[in-house]
Amino acid sequence: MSRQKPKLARIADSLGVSTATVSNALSGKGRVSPELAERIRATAAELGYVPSVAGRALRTGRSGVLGLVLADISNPLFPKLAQAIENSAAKAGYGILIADSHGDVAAQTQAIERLIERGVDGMIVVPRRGTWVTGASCPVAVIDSPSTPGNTVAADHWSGGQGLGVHLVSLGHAHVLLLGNNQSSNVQNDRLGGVKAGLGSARVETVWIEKLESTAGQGCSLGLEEAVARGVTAIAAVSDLVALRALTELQRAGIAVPEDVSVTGFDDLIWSSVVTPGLTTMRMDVATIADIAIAAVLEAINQPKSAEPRRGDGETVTASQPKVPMELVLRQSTGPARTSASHKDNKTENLTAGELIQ
Amino acid sequence: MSRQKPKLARIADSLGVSTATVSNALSGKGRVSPELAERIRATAAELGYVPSVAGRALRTGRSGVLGLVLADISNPLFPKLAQAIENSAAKAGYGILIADSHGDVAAQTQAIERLIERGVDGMIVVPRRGTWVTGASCPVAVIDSPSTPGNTVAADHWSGGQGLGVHLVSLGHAHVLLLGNNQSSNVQNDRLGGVKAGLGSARVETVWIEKLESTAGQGCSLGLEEAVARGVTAIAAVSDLVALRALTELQRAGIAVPEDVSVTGFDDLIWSSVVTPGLTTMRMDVATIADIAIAAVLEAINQPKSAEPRRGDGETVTASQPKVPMELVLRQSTGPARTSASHKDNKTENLTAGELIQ
DNA sequence: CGTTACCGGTTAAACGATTAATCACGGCAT
DNA sequence: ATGCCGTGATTAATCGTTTAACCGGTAACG
Repeated sequence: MSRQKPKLARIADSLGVSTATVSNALSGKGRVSPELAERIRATAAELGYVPSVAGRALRTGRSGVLGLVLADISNPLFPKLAQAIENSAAKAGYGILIADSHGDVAAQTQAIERLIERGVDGMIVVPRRGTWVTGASCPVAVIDSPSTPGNTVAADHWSGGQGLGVHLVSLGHAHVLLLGNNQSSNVQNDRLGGVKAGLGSARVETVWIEKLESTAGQGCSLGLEEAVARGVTAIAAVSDLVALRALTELQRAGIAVPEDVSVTGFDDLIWSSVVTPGLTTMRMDVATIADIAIAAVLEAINQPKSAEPRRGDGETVTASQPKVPMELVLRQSTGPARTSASHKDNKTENLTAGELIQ
Repeated sequence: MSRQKPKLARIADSLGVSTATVSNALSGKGRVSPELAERIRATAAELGYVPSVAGRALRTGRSGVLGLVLADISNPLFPKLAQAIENSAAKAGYGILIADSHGDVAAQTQAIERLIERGVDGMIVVPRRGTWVTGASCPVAVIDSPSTPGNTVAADHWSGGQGLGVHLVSLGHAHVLLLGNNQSSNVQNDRLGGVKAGLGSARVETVWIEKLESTAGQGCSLGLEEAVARGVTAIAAVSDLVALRALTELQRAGIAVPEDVSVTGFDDLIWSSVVTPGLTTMRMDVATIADIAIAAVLEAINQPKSAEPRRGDGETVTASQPKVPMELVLRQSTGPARTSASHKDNKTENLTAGELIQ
């Protein structure tokens, strides 16, 4: 409880040395005798010295802050992601400034603009499908999907999907309905493509919800009851939100999950574990993804200016490990494929003997 | 695409004036002749001048950044809230630095500490139940519940609950089950208290999930089937997440919503509109809440230092309008109370005539 | 006519940290 | 004895903006 905020000068003349020496001692950069350095550190701690970010930023040109740009901050995956990123950044001594582009490109550009004006040293961008990152004047890491050009790091959505596919096959499912939202999303294509690959020779149908809703209206039925009647025994959704929609639509129609039909999702969102039945899903390792993204940006920031003539910042950085494996979370929404007889209303009784056995 | 980042000096001697004049012209503070001011603004815009936050921060002691502290960033309400706060802040020219205390008090204190070190001008805190804000050295706005001491602004949870209560009564419900998570949460108590008040003379039972789970185990059944058998015709959950859990548990048990039992939630979270049936819920006006919170903090920041001897910062600020009304969102999960006869498995047939009529 | 007030600016001093350049000085080789 | 070098510390410039103080000149005012 000394006077005021102690600055570098106070601790300096408290020891009778110059501010430069104090600065050097605390940052460990210049040449300071070990014992003096120790004394300086001690009194700094004692006085409760806290360096002024503003002063440092002004001199060094680094703010110690990274921007996090979310295409859609209301995406339910955002909490986990933001938490992970904030965590990784904090470990590296960086702060996270958030910016929301409400899913639209102009707003995203504006948001990036604001971040730049705020002097961020780098950015993490989670773009919306199609959206692209206009040249910012600082290193940018992009988290989208490995198949997106310019992507820095992301979950291995394709392999994750494949994992779900083989899981369903191992349960005997041979006729699966894939539920996607938007066909132009790289992530969604990767996920469903992976599922399809994992399913091997199983029969597959795909429904794109946005396309369906554009004709049948927002919040329309997904026609799952009819699909089940057609013989579908499993539904693989592109996200837990879609899976939840499917689950409730099925239950409302009196179709039992997983006895009549299995349901899988993606992301292990917060509700996946509390619904009945619990949702089998494919979780992404956000912590690792965040670590890699942050590391990549920081590396670019600390690059010795690249010695090039062009002020070649603004490039999207690359990471050593661009794809991070996903993890299968088994819950109760998946089970053995029903044989036709076990479907309570026997709409599927006219199957062949072979199909019955399978 | 001039040379480099234009600073004040460049535009100053580009016009043959002093930097002070430029500064005054751009900020509109000092005395500058209108036409010169206009010329200055013009060339500033032309050169693409962007003020250096670092320089300004160093000089003024203001960073132009607010901290947002979430008790639990993985709370599904967070996206909406963060979006609203970021929006309000951006409108006022402020940035939002996020900090996550993983629900635990020590981490929250640490997070606040980090924000202070980063030089935030103020903070918005959404505390977890019980958690309290240790004296930070800047204005703090708290968003929790009107009944929490020190609260700045929040949704009127009690009145919201009351609204749900009267809604249920108007549908003829006379026996309602209340679902809460944790009895020590102000918000949850307010919500359920309001519901109870709105229900008037109806019969009410309350289940606190965390207490139940502490004995029956994580993810246990909530005993809703039995409750319905006992004559419960409506379930009011303290949040949409709980409502979702209830909805799926009911559907899984073959109980139809809303024919057999109505379900209500709180918050209008993202999934409330996509599940079947859509969830009737009570939405909080996060945009208004964010606006008020930000305004309150900014007012405190721009206070003329209060002229007091003590450096009396660190106080939680107060707002002119501490409670913001909530809005009822009607969907399909609520309907007229069933008469006993309409419950498909007639477990309730041994009721009195009077109860049957009601 | 002397004093004051205003007007449209300029000067220069901060803000707090970093860092290149410099300096004092004892040891060492030439 | 002279020149050189390494060590440990200091000096002073610098980052870009804000703002209190100042200034010459003119108009208003008593």
